[in-house]
Amino acid sequence: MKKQKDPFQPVPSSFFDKVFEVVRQIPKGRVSSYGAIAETLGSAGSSRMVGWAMNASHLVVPPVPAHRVVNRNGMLTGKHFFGTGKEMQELLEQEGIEVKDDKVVRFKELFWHPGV
DNA sequence: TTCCTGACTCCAG
DNA sequence: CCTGGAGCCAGGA
Repeated sequence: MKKQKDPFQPVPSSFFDKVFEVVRQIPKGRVSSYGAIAETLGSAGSSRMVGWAMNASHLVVPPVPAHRVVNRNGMLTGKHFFGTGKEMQELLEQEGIEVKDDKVVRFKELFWHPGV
């Protein structure tokens, strides 16, 4: 018997859904880091998986605010994946987040820890 | 099944 | 100061 996905089973499709769920909880005007998210998911150290999940974030609904996710330095490592490359920065600035040199200003203050 | 890749992070030089 | 290598886990070919 091959394993079959039951449409009635609300089981999380994959690791990705968990990531999306956490990222969507990031309040507007705040940012988070891949490592913090990975840690919240219980897979601390798999920060790469978080970023990888973000690569597919634009394919899921509701849309995931991936622009609020940066690396532990507050650097916009994934900005290149936002179309032209400065869309991510503009999105952050629209939320009142100041970005300079591809880094979030006052990242430490704007940092939002998942799970709170 | 195996092999490769990746929007990260840490440690060493 | 900056650069390189290793570890990490999940998914696609």
